[in-house]
Amino acid sequence: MANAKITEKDDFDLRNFLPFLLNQAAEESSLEFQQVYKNRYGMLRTEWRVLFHLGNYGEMTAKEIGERAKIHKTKISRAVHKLEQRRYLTRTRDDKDRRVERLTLTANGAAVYRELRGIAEEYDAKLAAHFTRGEAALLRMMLRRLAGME
Amino acid sequence: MANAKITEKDDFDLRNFLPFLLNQAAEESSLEFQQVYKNRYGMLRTEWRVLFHLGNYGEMTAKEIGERAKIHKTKISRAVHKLEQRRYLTRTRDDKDRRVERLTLTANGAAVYRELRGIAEEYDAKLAAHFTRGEAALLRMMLRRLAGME
DNA sequence: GCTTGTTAGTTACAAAATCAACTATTATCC
DNA sequence: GGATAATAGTTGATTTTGTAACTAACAAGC
Repeated sequence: MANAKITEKDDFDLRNFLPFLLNQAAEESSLEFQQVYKNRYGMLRTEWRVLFHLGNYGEMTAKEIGERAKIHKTKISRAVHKLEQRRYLTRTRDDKDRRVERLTLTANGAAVYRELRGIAEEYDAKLAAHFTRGEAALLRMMLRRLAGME
Repeated sequence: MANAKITEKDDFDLRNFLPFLLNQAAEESSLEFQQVYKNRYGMLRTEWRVLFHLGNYGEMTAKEIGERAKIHKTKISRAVHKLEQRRYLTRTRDDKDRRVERLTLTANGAAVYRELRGIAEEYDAKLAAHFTRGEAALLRMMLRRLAGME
């Protein structure tokens, strides 16, 4: 492996750079789960995220989901449209404020959510098994802090 | 905030799901740095990654970069093309195996690398400052393990 | 109450990522 | 040594994302 250093003192190591590490870990740890919602349900990442938000937190608006998960409103819009087509969710106009749409899972959508949630739980346990209980708890805490989810 | 639970026993919380947390943290912690290489140098994510690999590890082939950073070869190919156009790197055919191209940064590319590396170091320090030294070291270790970079 | 500004969500167009098929070169195996 | 398979990298077609402009509904100021 080539190893010519660009400058004399170069103690920087990409393999320690947090944004890079976080990306690699996120990528790697999403892959296996992605297979499931992609291959088994033909869903895109944003779609399962919307589904999980509705399943996990109950009725929400597109805007609320976007704020929590930091997803742009156009992505949400498209994901909601697709989930609606597949009869995973329904929209109802808010009568107080007719700009707003309240989103809720259908029985069908809720069933898919429950199935995926089960797989997610197993998968999360498998990832956490790389560490001690304490380490895993600390990891989650640190990630929440980095994500600004405190 | 709506909070109707879908099932009776629903102890799953999206905010603790590692793939989700990792993604959120990765996204959030890339944003600020992304502004720099994007706005100041007009580079895409894959482009700075290729640049950083060459700067950090010296001469490499497209394939090697792809393996290390888990980037698909078509993305690398296009990133290399663009970095070549901007005279940040040069390619030379390997005479032992004429399928292979050895990539190296130009003086110009190395200068840009050094500038970005400095910013990356500062930024990494800022992120790590959320934690104690020990915690930060543990975090990096855990991320490397999750990323399969052990 | 009417102009001006905001907000929720959609749509159109441009940019980028993905996937499959392709060229060129080297390795394998009979 | 010649057919077959594998590898490095590229290209084109399709899908997905990002950006900006848009509609529709509400809010505030006067």
